[in-house]
Formats: sequence, structure tokens, C-alpha cells
Amino acid sequence: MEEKLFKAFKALGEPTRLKIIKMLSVQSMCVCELSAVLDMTQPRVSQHLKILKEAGLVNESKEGYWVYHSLNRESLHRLWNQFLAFLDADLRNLEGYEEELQKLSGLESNEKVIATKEKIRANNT
Amino acid sequence: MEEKLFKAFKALGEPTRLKIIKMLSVQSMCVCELSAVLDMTQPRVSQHLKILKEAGLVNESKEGYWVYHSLNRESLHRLWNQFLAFLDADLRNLEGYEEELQKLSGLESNEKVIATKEKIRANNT
DNA sequence: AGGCTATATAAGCATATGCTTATATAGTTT
DNA sequence: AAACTATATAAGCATATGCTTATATAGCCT
Repeated sequence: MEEKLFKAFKALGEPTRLKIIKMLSVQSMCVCELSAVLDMTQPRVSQHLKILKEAGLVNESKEGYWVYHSLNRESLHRLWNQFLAFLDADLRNLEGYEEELQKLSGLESNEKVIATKEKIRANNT
Repeated sequence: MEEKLFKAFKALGEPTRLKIIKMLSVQSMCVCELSAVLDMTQPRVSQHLKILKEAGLVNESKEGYWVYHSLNRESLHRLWNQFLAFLDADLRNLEGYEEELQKLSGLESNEKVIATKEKIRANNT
């Protein structure tokens, strides 16, 4: 889950790819069209599209020797929903948070720290 | 607009930061607590928090010498709404797409290409 | 003031990323 | 088959990123 999330966000977190996504939001395009419209070299566009496809954000369909790319809006919404679900999830229901869960419950048991905090709070009022 | 968008996504597109965000979704924490719970060095946590703060995703409040960090859920929703607005926006309303807009309208005027495409389509049916 | 505690920042390093140029692959047309 | 178009992939390079260790800064306490 987290793997997919951060890869998708990473794919979105790059200016060139955001531009490509914006262009694809206007209309589906093949690599050469994107390359022409954005005034970028073809390999540059290809490489970014690969990343976007791997993140599931862009679909492709071949037509002759053109490869048309379209924005997968469905997957965008799914991404955000999964992210919100991730944020709302109880730690006990997430993989890989066993240690964190345990250490989190031990956090407030340090009496010395608690005392210090209370003092500071008292001083601030 | 785009600048903010891709920086926020970039901030989210990193596993350590996603973990930090998840922990902050459970409760506000200071650096030392995050450091302890996630079992990471303090500078590592500090540096990531800085990025998250710069992206506006995390708020901080000082309490004694502790600096408490909390997830800014409001800004998360704003981020997504702005992203959707960016996708829906007409190119004419976006900064920095003047060239693209022009080249896009010129795309379909290449008759040779259009002819080729039509032939291919005909052959494929 | 001096000694704590927590946090921020800096320096250095290894790896990742984005780009370019060059080349390979796939499909189309003649 | 040969030439052509579009795309993918590879190699190489410069910069960015994430981490560690070391050090500086800031706030609190005795």
C-alpha cells in the first residue's frame, strides 16, 4: 500500500511530469505529439511517460506505430482515496508498523518527561 | 500553482516522509518522539520535517524546547482540490502554457499525418 | 553561569534522478 | 527488402536527494 502511494506521489512530484499530465488532461496524445507540443526531446517524454505508466496514472493504447497516452483519472481518484484510507487506518491494520505501535504506547510512560512538560506548561501560563 | 503542487507531491513521494505523516496522523509529536517511535536518527527526522513544513503539510508549535508537529489535514485537502483544478483548468487560464496552447492547436493541421493515421485506422478494421 | 535536553544545521558521501546523445526496436509504406 | 516514422532503451554526465556524523543553536533548570 505505502509503496504504491509514494511511487504515485513521486511520479506527480516532478515538474516535467506534471506538465505532461496537464497536457494529457486536455487530450490523449502520442509521444511525438507531446514531444512537439512541450518542445522536449522524444526520449525525455518517453522516459517520463514510463514512470507515469508504472505509477498507473497514464494508460497507453497503440495505434499503428503511434502509442497514444491518456490520463487515467480513475486511478487518480483511487490514489487519493487510498491515501486518505492510509491516514485514517489504525496502526494495527497496517503492515510494517508493529515496532512503531509498540514504541508509541510506551511514549507517555516516561514520568520524568511528563513532569518536565507539565512544569513548562505551568510556566507558560 | 504548479510549483506548489509538485513540491507537495514530491514531499509525499518519499517513504520516510510518508511514515512520518502516518505517525502524525495518529497524534502530534515532537522530533524526539518521532525519532524514538520510528527508530531514526534525530537529524533525519528533522530534515524530513523541514521539507514537509515547507510544503505546508505539517504545522509546528513550540512547547518548551520541544517542537510539536501536527499533520495539516486542511492543506492536504487543499492540495488535492488545487490539483483537480489544475487538471480541469483551460490552458488559456494557466501561466506558462502559451507555447503549448499554440502548438496544440497546430497539431491537427498536418495533413500528411492525418492521412497516415486514417490509413492505419482503415487497415486495422 | 553551567549543565541539561531538544532541535537545527552543516559537511560529506553514496545513490537516485533527469537530461542529452546515440542506438536499438517495432511498425508502415513503397 | 529497403526506407521511413515512432518509440524504447542505453550510456554518460551533472545535479539532487537521503542519510550519517559532527557541531551549532535554543530553551530550561539548578
